[in-house]
Amino acid sequence: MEQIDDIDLKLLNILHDNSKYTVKELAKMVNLSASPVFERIKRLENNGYIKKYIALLDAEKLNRGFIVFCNIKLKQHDRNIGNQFVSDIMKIEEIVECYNISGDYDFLMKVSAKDMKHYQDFVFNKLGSVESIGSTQSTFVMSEIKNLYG
Amino acid sequence: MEQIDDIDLKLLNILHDNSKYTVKELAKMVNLSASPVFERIKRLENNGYIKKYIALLDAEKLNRGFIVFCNIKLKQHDRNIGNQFVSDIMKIEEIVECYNISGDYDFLMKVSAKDMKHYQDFVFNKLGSVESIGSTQSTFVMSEIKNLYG
DNA sequence: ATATTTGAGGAATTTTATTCTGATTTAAAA
DNA sequence: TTTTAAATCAGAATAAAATTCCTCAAATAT
Repeated sequence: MEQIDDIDLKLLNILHDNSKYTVKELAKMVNLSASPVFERIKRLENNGYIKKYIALLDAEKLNRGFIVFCNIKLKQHDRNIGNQFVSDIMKIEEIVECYNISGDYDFLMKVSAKDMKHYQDFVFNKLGSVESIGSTQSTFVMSEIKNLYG
Repeated sequence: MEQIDDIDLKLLNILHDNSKYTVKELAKMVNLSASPVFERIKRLENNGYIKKYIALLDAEKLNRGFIVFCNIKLKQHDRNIGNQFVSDIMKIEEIVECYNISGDYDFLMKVSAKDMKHYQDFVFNKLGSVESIGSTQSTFVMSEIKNLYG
């Protein structure tokens, strides 16, 4: 595995916050010319340090500003139930993140809905039809304080 | 507030997953020529539907693959304590997300560390010096199942 | 001390973004 | 239904950026 230096790290941090800088602009920020910066970025992409480039959208404008963290317990803890659960939640668009966790619950999901009404509908109709789920517990987000990806 | 149509929505969904497509490629995907697609994207940016463009990095490679959800209770619930807490957590790099939530705890934070040792150091030395915190409860991520941003 | 490798700078080239023009469609008004 | 105005489109032209290529200097190994 190749090593990265301080300049690579600086480029990664800049691009993580804003990937629209031109190579020329980045070059100025790290005190190099365009071509080495271009090559460094390509190397970071090819070596997997940069996974992808995405656009961040305004959840509120797209009617997805109501955020809920939903804890899940499975009915049983065998492999089939677990695989079925994973397969089911992958298809549900309101679930934007899902983690297998330690503690009282098995999974923690971040759910993105338009409002409480939409969330209620999501719990009844979408989660309600996932057979593997034993119980759920919802924690509502009142405000977002910090988000390095938002 | 301007309305967006199905083509705008399709562009947003594509760019949310991969912002590196060229305008020409996007044009082919939505059956338009380059110029209207270019104009649509500029309009979506200017109207705030697209907030920013970022690079997603590999947490594991950057020694940040150990994820913990950390629940926080404040000592007291007055405005000064709350503001102090927000101001403090903003400066701590391991905290990548933080939400004010309903329920037993006041805040839910997503923490990104190298490993358990690093997390322990984070809890003792960084959270430990945040005066406003009353108690914490850690939930460890064993595996990431789904992440539309990752 | 010399050869080899690595990484830099700058020019040249290719590709892409961006602008502009005119045609067509759509929506509203008469 | 016809007319008018406003959007929206396609395609060409231009500007800017990405990408490649070559040469050179510095660091490292022989």
